[in-house]
Amino acid sequence: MDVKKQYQTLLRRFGPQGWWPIGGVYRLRGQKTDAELFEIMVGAILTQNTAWKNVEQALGNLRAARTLRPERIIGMPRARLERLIRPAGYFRQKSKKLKILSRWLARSPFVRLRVTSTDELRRELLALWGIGPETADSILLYAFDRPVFVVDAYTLRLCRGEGRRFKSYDACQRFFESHLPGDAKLFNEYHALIVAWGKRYGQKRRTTRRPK
DNA sequence: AGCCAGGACTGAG
DNA sequence: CTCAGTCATGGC
Repeated sequence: MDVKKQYQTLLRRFGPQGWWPIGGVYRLRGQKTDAELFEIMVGAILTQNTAWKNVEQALGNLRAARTLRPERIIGMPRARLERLIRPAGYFRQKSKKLKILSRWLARSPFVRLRVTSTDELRRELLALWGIGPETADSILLYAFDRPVFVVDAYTLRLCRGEGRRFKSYDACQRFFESHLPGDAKLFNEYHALIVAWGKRYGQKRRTTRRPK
């Protein structure tokens, strides 16, 4: 398939998707502040297998409590953190993940992360408990504006449709990255468009539902 | 009234 | 390495 043409087709069909909103507002260009970077990372974790609508509520709670900062997350009792992020589901796992992320950031200042190579940054993110390939790549792309193609279940489904050559995350990612210019803005919109497409037509789950 | 969402981890085969 | 089970709330 011609991924460039597919992108244009998706863009015509669904229009710009407006990922990733910061404070409820989509900000595509402009230098991101430390606070904005952190909000995107927190959102990336909270949205794991969770509708963005629910994540907005959790982020709103954290923001209202003025606790959307690594130091505050670290110093907060687990019960309180869990209560704030409850709308996003999986609150026990995610509270643990947020604390681990925050501790890592506390000893890795943003000024260092901004100039760390993409490969090294990806390794460090993946080393954290609770951050897998998709979350790591989402952070690299949507927070740090690195040209990394984010693969999700819908993307894998697209890849499998192509002669089942790309069954793994990495293979699927390499396919897209090798057929597109390394443009973070392009990857940003492309991934969001694939999700939009998947919601409409893609069965994410194989739903091997058998009639009883 | 069920499904399932902008996944990752664990344990078993 | 593949695969099922687990985690949890809220929208449609």
